[in-house]
Amino acid sequence: MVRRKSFSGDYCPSARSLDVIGDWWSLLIVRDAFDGLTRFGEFQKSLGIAKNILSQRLRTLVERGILAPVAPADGGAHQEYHLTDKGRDLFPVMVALRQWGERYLFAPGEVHSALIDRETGQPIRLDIRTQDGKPIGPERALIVPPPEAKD
Amino acid sequence: MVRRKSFSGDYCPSARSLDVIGDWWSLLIVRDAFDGLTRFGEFQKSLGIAKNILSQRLRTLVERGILAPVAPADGGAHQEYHLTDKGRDLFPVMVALRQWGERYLFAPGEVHSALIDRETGQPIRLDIRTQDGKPIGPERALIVPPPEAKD
DNA sequence: CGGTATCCCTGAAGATACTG
DNA sequence: CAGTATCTTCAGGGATACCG
Repeated sequence: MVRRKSFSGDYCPSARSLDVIGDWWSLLIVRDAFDGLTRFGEFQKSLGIAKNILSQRLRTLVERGILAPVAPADGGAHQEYHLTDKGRDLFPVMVALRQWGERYLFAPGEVHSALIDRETGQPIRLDIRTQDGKPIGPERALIVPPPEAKD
Repeated sequence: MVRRKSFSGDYCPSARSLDVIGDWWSLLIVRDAFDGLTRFGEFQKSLGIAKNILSQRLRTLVERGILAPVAPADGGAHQEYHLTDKGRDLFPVMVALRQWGERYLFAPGEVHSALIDRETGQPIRLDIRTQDGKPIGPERALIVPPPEAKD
């Protein structure tokens, strides 16, 4: 988990992302934030995480600009944690993980939570396309290294 | 990182996914597999991972049906590891991670590897839509718990 | 080259107690 | 309720040596 000095993935955006949000708890906290949770106690109750760990995770998520500490609207004393734009842009990651999990990690008929469009009630899906809108699969994808480095 | 007995995320597909592929090395191996790497030594060289760890990771990826061990086409003695359909379906996860990393984890002008359509050379993007094809943002998304459980 | 077998060590996570 | 401070434990991972 700890990033070593340097390796061939330094210029790979996926690797960097994993370095930043590639740990279990952080993504789960983000998931809960998408679900509308904002307070320390809410996260703790939802995740069953130790308080010191939660505290530390929240701090690094704030440091990394994924969550922002905000004062509650009702003027209360407690702290709230809201997703920033950067955090909200993790939405596709969450959807992709969810979609894969739904497909492969549940037995037929086994229940699971669902992600829907709150306006239409329809399930939310995601797909990959080229810029002109054509759907595309992994077989057509190619990772090209940057000019003066190898990926 | 280790999954505890039970918690509120049991019925959340995202949480299950993270439980299966939520560790740093596994996703990086999968990324390399998308990049066309198949052999033990290739992964090791690319990742700089210790051999015993790589061995163990490959084994669990095989156990989980993400990679499959196959004999090389040239009849050679070495083992190869290929993505299964299940593994290939992690493509959106990789693309989502990559896209987020490109956007937030690189300084302006800093080089990084790119993911392109090998047929057209165009960048590959991903987006989220409802089933009738309308693009949609996180603000419209809603996680609904399964009937008899809370997410 | 493609692993397996050991040993060791660090750091991430839990439990618990305490504070404002 | 929202944390901080300690202490301890334990498993993930590195290094190294060895094997077919």
